[in-house]
Amino acid sequence: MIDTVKFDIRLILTEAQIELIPWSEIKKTLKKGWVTCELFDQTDDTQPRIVYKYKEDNPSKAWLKLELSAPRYLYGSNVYELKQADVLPLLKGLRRYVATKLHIPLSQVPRYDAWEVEKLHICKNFHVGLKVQDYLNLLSGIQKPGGYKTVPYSAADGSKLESVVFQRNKKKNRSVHKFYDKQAELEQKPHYHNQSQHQRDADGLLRYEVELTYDDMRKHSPTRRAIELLTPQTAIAVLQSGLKTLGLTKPIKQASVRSMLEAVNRTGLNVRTKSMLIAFLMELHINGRGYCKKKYSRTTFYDNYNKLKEVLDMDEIHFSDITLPPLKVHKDSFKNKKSRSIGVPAEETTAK
DNA sequence: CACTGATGCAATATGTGATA
DNA sequence: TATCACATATTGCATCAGTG
Repeated sequence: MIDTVKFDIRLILTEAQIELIPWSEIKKTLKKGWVTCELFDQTDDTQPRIVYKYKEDNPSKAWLKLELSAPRYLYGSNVYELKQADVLPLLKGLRRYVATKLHIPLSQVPRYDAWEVEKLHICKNFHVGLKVQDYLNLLSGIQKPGGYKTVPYSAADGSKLESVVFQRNKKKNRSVHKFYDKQAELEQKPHYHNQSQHQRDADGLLRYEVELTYDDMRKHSPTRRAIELLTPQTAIAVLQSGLKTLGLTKPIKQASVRSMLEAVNRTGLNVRTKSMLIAFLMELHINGRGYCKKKYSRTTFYDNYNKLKEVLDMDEIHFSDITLPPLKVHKDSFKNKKSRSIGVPAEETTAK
């Protein structure tokens, strides 16, 4: 559900308190007189990182940031997904964590209802078994609408795809949707405590991760409250709409050209219409979407494209040699306390 | 008759630049 | 940093004239 999260906490320390805290690192910006104090554990990146920033000549101008990977902190690895039932205890625990680490009374730390969220990564693990590569292959050929670039990353030896990233990197409006082979990612990080256990649990996991923009967050909570954003509702809405724009929520059942062709011919449309759709389908397959948009008039393109979507029952038209189940987020995901990580694909849940 | 292509309208998302 | 106004792009929908 949630991986990385960064909280903005309105906490002001006295100068005496600042003195007493064993900061890991203190940096000063010479120009404007800002002091940045950081507190983290270099040997253990499952621990949250605290950053306190204040103005040197006016220590009441200050803010505190708390950043962590929730599942790594709670479960030791983000192979496992944060569950709804763990959210409030986590927030309470973090409040105590801050008080303890900073050696201040708990009452001085604002309650978590007042915390704002500055950074939020929502994620979902799909258990797709041996088909991780097939999904990544399919994804690497998809264009996400809205000015996203598709960037595939291959393993060092060049053999297999490890991740596909859809990113929009314009100024303030940075937005990233990332898919990757969870197991391959873990292999690159050698120093985990329970490395082999996590590795086994990551087998066959396709991970989907969305980095929210400020605007995304504000859509779900105008003031970016932690308690409103760290919920399954928000997570599921974000994941579903992301998957939908990529066209992955419907079964990718007839993605092969042959089966698409058969599907068109099975319809009750007249021969001429079928021929038209098939011609369009072939050009889409061979020359791509951009080519078709240019070749046909605006109206004709969308008429044909939408007709095909309807006939094939797909969100977007994708081509793949093998049959892939849809990626869907069940509305009860993240609820169950016990089962840890794995979402079940291939089943219709919220259509209608 | 079935389709193409041109046009206009509207809703939506995104990009930009100025501003407090 | 956040916000507002304004421009621009995308998409869907309706209409209409033309074509083989």
